Amino acid sequence: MSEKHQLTLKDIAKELGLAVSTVSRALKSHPDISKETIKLVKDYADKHHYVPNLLAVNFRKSKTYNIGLVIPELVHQFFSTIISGVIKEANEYGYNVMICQSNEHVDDEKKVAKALLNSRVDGVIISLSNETDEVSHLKDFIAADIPVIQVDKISDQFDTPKVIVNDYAGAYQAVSYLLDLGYKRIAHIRGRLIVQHSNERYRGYAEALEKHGQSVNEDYVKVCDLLTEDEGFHFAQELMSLPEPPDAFFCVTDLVALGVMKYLREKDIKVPDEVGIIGFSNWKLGEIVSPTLCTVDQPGYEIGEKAMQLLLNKINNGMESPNERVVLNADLIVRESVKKQ
Amino acid sequence: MSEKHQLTLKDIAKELGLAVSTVSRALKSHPDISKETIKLVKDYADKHHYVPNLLAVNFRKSKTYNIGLVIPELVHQFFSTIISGVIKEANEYGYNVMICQSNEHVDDEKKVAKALLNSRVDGVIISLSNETDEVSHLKDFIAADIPVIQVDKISDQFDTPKVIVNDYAGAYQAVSYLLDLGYKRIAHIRGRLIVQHSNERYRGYAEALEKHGQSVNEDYVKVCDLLTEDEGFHFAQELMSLPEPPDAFFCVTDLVALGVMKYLREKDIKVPDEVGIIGFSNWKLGEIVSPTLCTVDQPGYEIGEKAMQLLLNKINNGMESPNERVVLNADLIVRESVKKQ
DNA sequence: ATTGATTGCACAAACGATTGCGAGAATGTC
DNA sequence: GACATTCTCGCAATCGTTTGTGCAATCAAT
Repeated sequence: MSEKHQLTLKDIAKELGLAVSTVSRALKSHPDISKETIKLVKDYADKHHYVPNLLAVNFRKSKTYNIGLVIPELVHQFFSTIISGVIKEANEYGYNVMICQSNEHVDDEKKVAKALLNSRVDGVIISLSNETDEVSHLKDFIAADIPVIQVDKISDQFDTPKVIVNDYAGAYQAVSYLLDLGYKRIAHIRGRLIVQHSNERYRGYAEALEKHGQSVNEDYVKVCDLLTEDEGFHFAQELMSLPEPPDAFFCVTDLVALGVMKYLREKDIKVPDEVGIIGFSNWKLGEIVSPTLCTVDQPGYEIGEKAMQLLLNKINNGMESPNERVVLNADLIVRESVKKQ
Repeated sequence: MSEKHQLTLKDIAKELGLAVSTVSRALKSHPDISKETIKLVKDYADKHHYVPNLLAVNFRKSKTYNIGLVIPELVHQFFSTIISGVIKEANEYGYNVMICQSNEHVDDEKKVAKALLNSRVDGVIISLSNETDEVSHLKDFIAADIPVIQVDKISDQFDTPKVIVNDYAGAYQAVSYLLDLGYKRIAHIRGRLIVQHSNERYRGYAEALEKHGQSVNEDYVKVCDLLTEDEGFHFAQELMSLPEPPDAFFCVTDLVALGVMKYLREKDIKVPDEVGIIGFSNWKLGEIVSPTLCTVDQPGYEIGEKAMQLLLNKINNGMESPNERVVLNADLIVRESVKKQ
C-alpha cells in the first residue's frame, strides 16, 4: 500500500511510454493532447493514486499557499472564532494559515511581520495590537507585493481592504435599547482613546443619548486601560458612589461588564431591576453567568471568512483591485441583565 | 528598498565571481571553503539581505516544514491553549502548524487526515474526537512515514508517543481536598463512560473516597452526555432532591460545575459553606463567576509544547525512537467555591 | 624532482512540475 | 504529388538550492 517512493510524472511517463510534459498536460486536459491520451494518463494516475508533489508545484509557481494571520492573542474567544473562519475559507482554496500572535505588543507584531515576510507567505490578514500606532512594518508587505487585509483592529494610515464590525451601530442599538426600556442614567465604561473600536462604541453611545434628547454626562464615562474585570468592578464602584449613580451600564466589552455585575452583586443591587448592564462581544461566559449578560455580538467567524475572501481576491486579481471596506453588523443579544420589554 | 527579484545564490555567485555551490557552502561555513571566502560571501549576503528561497530549500529537502494539528474544536479554551503551545514550539524550529478541526466527528477527522496526508506534512499531532473508536485512518500516516503524536484524547490502539494529563491524580487530589475540608457526601457528575478522561477522573474520585474510608455511593454519581451547563444544573437538582443530598460536587468539567453553581444559587444554597464545588479544566470563566470556581488545572500550553518536542524528535531521529508517554500533572487550583482551610 | 596528501573551489546533476518551442505525422488543398 | 495546415506530442530549459565528484594548485616528504 505504501511505496517508499511517491509516484511522479516521470514514473507515469516511463510506464506509459510518454514524455513527462505530455503527462503533465494530459492531467490538466490541455487541448494539445488527444482525448485518448488524456484518458489513458488520467486512468493510470487515478489507479495508482498519483498526487502531485506540492513542494515541486509550489516551488515552480513560487507560491507558498501559506497565508499569515496575525492576531493579538490566540486564546481568546473572539480571535479564535476569526481564526476558525479564516481557516475554513482558506482550506477551501488550498491555502494554509500560519497563525502568529502579537500578544498585544507592537514589538512582537513587528517580529512576526518580519518572519512572515521571510517565509514568503502569499498574503497576510492582520488585526492590530492595541499598542500599534504606526504601520511601517506592514508597508514592507506591500513593498514585497504581498497583499494585506486588515480586520477588526485596523489602521486608517494603511490603505488595504478591511473587514470591520459596525461598532458604532452596535453601540447605538444597545444604548437605544436601554433608553427604550426606561433606563435614564446610562454610564459608559469605554476602552482606550487611541483604539478605534472604543471610539466608535463611544460615538454610538453618545449619539444614541442625543437622539433621545440626552447629552453625554462626562461623569458617567470612564476609560479602561486593559479591559479587565477588575477595572469594571472598580469603575462600577466609583460610578455607583456618585450622588446620582447611573441606572445602567454600557461596557466596552463583556469582561468589564462582568466586573460591573460582580460589584453590583456584592452590593446587593438588583440586576436588571435596579441597574441594567450591556456588554460587548458576546463571550461565551455571558451565557453562563446569572443573570445572563445582554451583549452585542461580533460576528467573528464571518469576519474571518470575509477577510480570507478579500485576500484571495487580492492574491488572484493583483494589487490593483480596489481596497474594499466591508462592514459587518454587530447585533444586540438580549439577555437577563436588562429589563424585559 | 524592494527589488522585484529576490536575491539568489546565483546572483551572489555572479557578483563575487564564484560558483553557486561555493556560495551555498560558504553560507553554511562548510570546511571545504576558506575562511576568507566565507567571510566575503557572508558579508555580501548580509549586506544585500540575502534570504534563502524557502520554497526551493524545502523542495530540495522534500520537507514541507508543515505539521498538522488535529483537534476537536478550535474555539475552545483548552484546545486553543494547546495550539498556542504547539505553535510557539514549532515556530522556534521553523515549522508551521496547520490547524484542522474534527468538530468531534470521526468523519471529519478522517477527512482532515486525508488532506494532511496529501499535503505531505512532516508530522501530525492529534487529539481524537469523542466519536473516534478506531484509528485506521491514523495508521496511514505511519505507513507514509509521517510521525504522529497523540495528545489529551488518545487511543491505546495506536502506538505513538503520547502526551496526557494525569486526570486520575488531579481528581484524586480534588476529592481528597474536599474530604480534608470536612465535606462528607461528595457527588460526582462525570462524563461519558467510553471517554478515557472521564473514567480516569472517576477513578480518582473513587479511590480518594476509599482512601478516606468511604465507598462510592452510586446515587451520588451522575453521567453527563454533552458536558453542558444545563446538565450540571439538572443533575444538581436531582442530587439535591435526594433525602440525604450531597454537600459537595466534583464535576468532570467547569461548565458542568457552573451549572451546579447556578442551581445552588437559585435555591439559595450557600457555596461554599453549605455545599462545596470543584470543577475541572480551569476555564477562564471560573475566575470570573462568584464565588470563583475551585478547579483542576490542565496544562494545555505545556501539552502543546511537549507534544511538539516529541514530534520534532520523531521527525529528526526517525521512527525507531521509542514511543514515550508523557504524563503531565493536573493541579488543584483552590478558589472560593470550597471552604477555607 | 617525483610522489602523495591536502586545500579550495568549480562542474553538473538532481529534486518534480511547468511551459515555450519545434518536429513529425496525419489530414486536407490545389 | 507538392505544399500548407492541423493535431499530438517530445525536447529541453527553468525555478533555487544542495551535494557528490573532480580537478587544479599548494605544500611536504622522500
